[in-house]
Amino acid sequence: MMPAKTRLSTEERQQEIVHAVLLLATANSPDAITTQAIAQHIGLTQGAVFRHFPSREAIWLAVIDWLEQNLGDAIATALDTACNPVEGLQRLFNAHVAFIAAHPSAPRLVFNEMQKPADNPVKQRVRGLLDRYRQRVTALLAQAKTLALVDPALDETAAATLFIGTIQGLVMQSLLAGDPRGLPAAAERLLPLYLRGIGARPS
Amino acid sequence: MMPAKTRLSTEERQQEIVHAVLLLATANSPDAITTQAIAQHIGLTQGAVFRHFPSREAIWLAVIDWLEQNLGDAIATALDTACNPVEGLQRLFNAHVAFIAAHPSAPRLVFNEMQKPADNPVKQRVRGLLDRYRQRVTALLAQAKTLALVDPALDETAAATLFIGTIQGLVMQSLLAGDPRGLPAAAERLLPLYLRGIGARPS
DNA sequence: ATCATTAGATAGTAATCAATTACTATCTTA
DNA sequence: TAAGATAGTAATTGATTACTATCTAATGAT
Repeated sequence: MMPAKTRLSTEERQQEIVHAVLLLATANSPDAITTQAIAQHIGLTQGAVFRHFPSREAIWLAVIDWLEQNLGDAIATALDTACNPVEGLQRLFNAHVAFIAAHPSAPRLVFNEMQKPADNPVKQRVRGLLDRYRQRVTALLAQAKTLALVDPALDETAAATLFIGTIQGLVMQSLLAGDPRGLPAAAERLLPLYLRGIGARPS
Repeated sequence: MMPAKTRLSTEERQQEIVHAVLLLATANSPDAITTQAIAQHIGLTQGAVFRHFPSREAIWLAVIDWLEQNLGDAIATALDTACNPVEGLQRLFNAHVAFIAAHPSAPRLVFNEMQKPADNPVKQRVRGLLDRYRQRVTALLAQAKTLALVDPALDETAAATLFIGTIQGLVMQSLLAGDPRGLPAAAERLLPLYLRGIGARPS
């Protein structure tokens, strides 16, 4: 797994550092992840980390970038294969849950940044990510409404909040269980409840 | 507000400390709340805090105790006035949201503790709190099912998860807005979606 | 009034953190 | 092959953390 003892380029080390954070965040609170722990995990000295990132904060911005990129990709491919908005919502839901199951630290990193004083650059980035996500869901719901696939009187803003909350409820349950492996199974049981909640026509 | 420069009893100082944590947690990540900040907030020196609590962890256990006590009271009075399980769920929902609006740091403290290595005593306490809450909701849903007030084929475990997730979605929205004041209004829009999701008979 | 109790102040400790320094080893390329 | 660029080390910095030892003085019971 870790044969490389040679010098690596800054780009490669940056990747390693980001992945180390994602991994370490599965066992530690994000704020408790030290540059020392990161360095140790990839086999460097603590000071060497700062050869590749100017500050600890820059590392976290890179981690959020990674999240936005990879979750965004997963979402995009999920939506591409859908032939109607409601099916898109279902695929989005499953893609999101699968992403969290594959990267359990992702929601932890997001939520952890959300509950901080406003002028944090990392938090601003996370807020933007969530905002775009919510708008995407809201747009899907609006489309579904115009196509009469859901309750014509649907409050799509509230429905988007519920969509995110449904996923968060799943995350909380996996935190309670201390194990994210049951997540996809639990998701299958939650989705029909959500769909009925928005008045989706049973297919 | 409190010009008292006199000495206070340990019991009073413990109360002050717990309330200081609850207040400070509205602006800071819980782990970032130092004993120095607590002391400063109640007008003591940092060392004096340890006259009233043996350790920082003991402070947090006291905070969780406060949460369990006060949220439990709010829940109990909400359920007492309900005349059927579904109405109980609605009152529970509103009581919970009102509690969070009044104490915005509460969900933050809970969620923050949930994402830590397992052998943390504070986390164990929080886990117990959430477990009892979930069971309470599940029991309400089961009652509603036997009374035919909801979908007779309802998956009440999943419905309990969705119940918690719905509230969490609201919390997340208030974090996005950076302001918990819109919470009760948003809650009113979410509850009907949830009730339809569990197949509650419209009253 | 007296005096034991104890809340609080003062002034520390050791540990840990992100970040920086001076320097070395390795790679690239002209 | 020499020279510049860059990845890495070792050691250290100053700030901050939870926690503690020692002293002072307010409180309350007698």
